[in-house]
Amino acid sequence: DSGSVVPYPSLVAQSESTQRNTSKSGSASTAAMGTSSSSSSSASALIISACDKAGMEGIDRTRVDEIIMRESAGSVYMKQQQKRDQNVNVKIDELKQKLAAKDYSMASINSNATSWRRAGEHALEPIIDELVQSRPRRSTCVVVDMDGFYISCELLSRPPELGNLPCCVGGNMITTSNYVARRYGVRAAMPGWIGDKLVEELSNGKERLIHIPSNFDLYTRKAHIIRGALAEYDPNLRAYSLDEAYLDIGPYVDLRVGRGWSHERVVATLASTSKHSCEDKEHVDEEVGNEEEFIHCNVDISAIAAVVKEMREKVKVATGGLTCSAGLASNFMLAKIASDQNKPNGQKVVGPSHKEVLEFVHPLSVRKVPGIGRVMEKMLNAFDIHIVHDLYKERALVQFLFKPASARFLLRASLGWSNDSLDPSAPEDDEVGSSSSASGQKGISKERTFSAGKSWEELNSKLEDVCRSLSQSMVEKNIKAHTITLKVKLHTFDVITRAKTMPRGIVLQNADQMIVEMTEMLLNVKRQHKGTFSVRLLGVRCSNFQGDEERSQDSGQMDISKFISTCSPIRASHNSLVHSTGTTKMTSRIEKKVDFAQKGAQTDAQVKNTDISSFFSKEKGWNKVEEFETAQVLDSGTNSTHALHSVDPGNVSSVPASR
DNA sequence: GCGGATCAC
DNA sequence: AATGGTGATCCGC
Repeated sequence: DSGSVVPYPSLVAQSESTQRNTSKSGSASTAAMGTSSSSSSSASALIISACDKAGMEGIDRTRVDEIIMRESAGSVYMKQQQKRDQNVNVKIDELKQKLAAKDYSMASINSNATSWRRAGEHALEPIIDELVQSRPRRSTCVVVDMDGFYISCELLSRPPELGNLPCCVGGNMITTSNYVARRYGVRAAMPGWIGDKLVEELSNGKERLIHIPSNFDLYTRKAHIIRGALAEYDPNLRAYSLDEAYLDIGPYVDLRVGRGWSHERVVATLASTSKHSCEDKEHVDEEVGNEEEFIHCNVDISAIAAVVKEMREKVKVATGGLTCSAGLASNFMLAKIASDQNKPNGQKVVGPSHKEVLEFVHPLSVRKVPGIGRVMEKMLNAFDIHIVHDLYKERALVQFLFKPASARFLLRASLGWSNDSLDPSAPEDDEVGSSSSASGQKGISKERTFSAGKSWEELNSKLEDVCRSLSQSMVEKNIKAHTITLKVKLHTFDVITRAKTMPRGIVLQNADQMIVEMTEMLLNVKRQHKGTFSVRLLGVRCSNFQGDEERSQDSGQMDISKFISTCSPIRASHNSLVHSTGTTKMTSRIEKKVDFAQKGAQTDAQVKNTDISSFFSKEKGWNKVEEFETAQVLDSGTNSTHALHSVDPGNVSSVPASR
């Protein structure tokens, strides 16, 4: 009887952290055979675009939601969203049953139904200790995020009065809105006509949303200028997108504040140490002297914040008036969250101590964590986990419920220490052995949406266009691929993908070749599909690049430098492994870069590779916890770092694999 | 390796 | 009446 399972309310309009225990009016499943204990499906957070963006605090969300729902009601798109929402509800119910089974079985063994959580928390202790202990000790990670980038670019060259009116970039689909428009609930990814309705109704007909067509060349030009300004502070910065950059200003701060150098002198020095001109290493060594000395010098955090403020001002000047916001913290997850905190044109500092980190991150809604989207939020909410502190409190439950990767990620998030895939110090995978593929890019794709219901001939014509466009990009980037994927979106918004990996020795780049493959595949999809084959989008993606495997193949000989360039975990744990073995030029260069920049201690690789959740899984059984702990002790006896620091064997051995 | 899902900008 | 494009990762087969 799943009715005995706690009737978690569906999360409707869960605004922010403070709102707890949303006891929804009990409309929840009266019928409900076993499932759907968690569905009321009409207005789920999955469907409504939550007003959790910067500049949208304190707006009349009820009316905004009402208008959006009214405008979308009955549309095919909305039906699709509801279907997705239902699928998530099913997933939630499955998880609840899994939990109920666990509680039941543990109760029969143990008499105390919730004691397995305590044991789980106990098992997590060493892992958490390791995480907390390995965290970076300085707040020098900066995320810079431009304020309403596209629309700000557009408004720059227009009469200033326009800035006081609700504006957006994009016609049918809004890509950015200014802060005036955001107060009406108009936001990115919203269809244009809904934006129009929102402004019209909520301003009582006094205002109209102004649409400005997008001009990507303009944004790209501005983005280059911005990067140029920021690069003075960290030549190795990562431009995550046109309007976002991740940088570590540790080295800059050390020289500028710690040593009192002039800005110009620091810039020149940093530029010569950047990865693009590492040949001057010795010269720089001379100038900088012993790194150890200054790298540990304590620079006051307010001085670091002042540097960030100065940096933002330089961006504003360089771009002719574009403002940005920044977050300053000890890792990039926190910095990213912080960058949103005082938007627009503001910044937020999070101190490096564990206490400060937790005080910052624990009160936040889990949705603030980059990587937790609508679906994950809904699932967590279903278990009464709303803010990051709940995530920590329920860490044992979380480990039990979710798959290894998710569980690890969530645990780290609950500790305010996660930076997966955002870290500029992460290996870039470029230059080293790749003759062809540009950066660490894994795939390249083109897709186009059009009005559904095209004839078969028209469809094939569209497909050819997409293939040719993709081919052209691949030629420009000198990319050749082994795998090609067709994507078809039906008028129902259902998506179908079909992939094919070419026989050995055959690579894809040529348009005609791609057209041959894709047209055949499209025909197969059409034949397989029951019902009307009405298509609204066609896409083609190429992946599995040639060149990626060559780099890996010859690393079988264990050349440490190759090793580092292809395998992130080793480089991440450089202080244990590389120091003892590596002496090649390449190694010392990377060491130099990582150490010099002090990219936040050991990074996450070690913990990333421990499978915590397997010890919570049904298969292994809870009794294994004890074994787990003994294993840890044994491990730390032979090699103190093994349990948490070991490189995932899969990561190494899989290198020369298949192709 | 394949296909579906999720997430971010 | 009407809801994008690009790239990545994870999971279960």
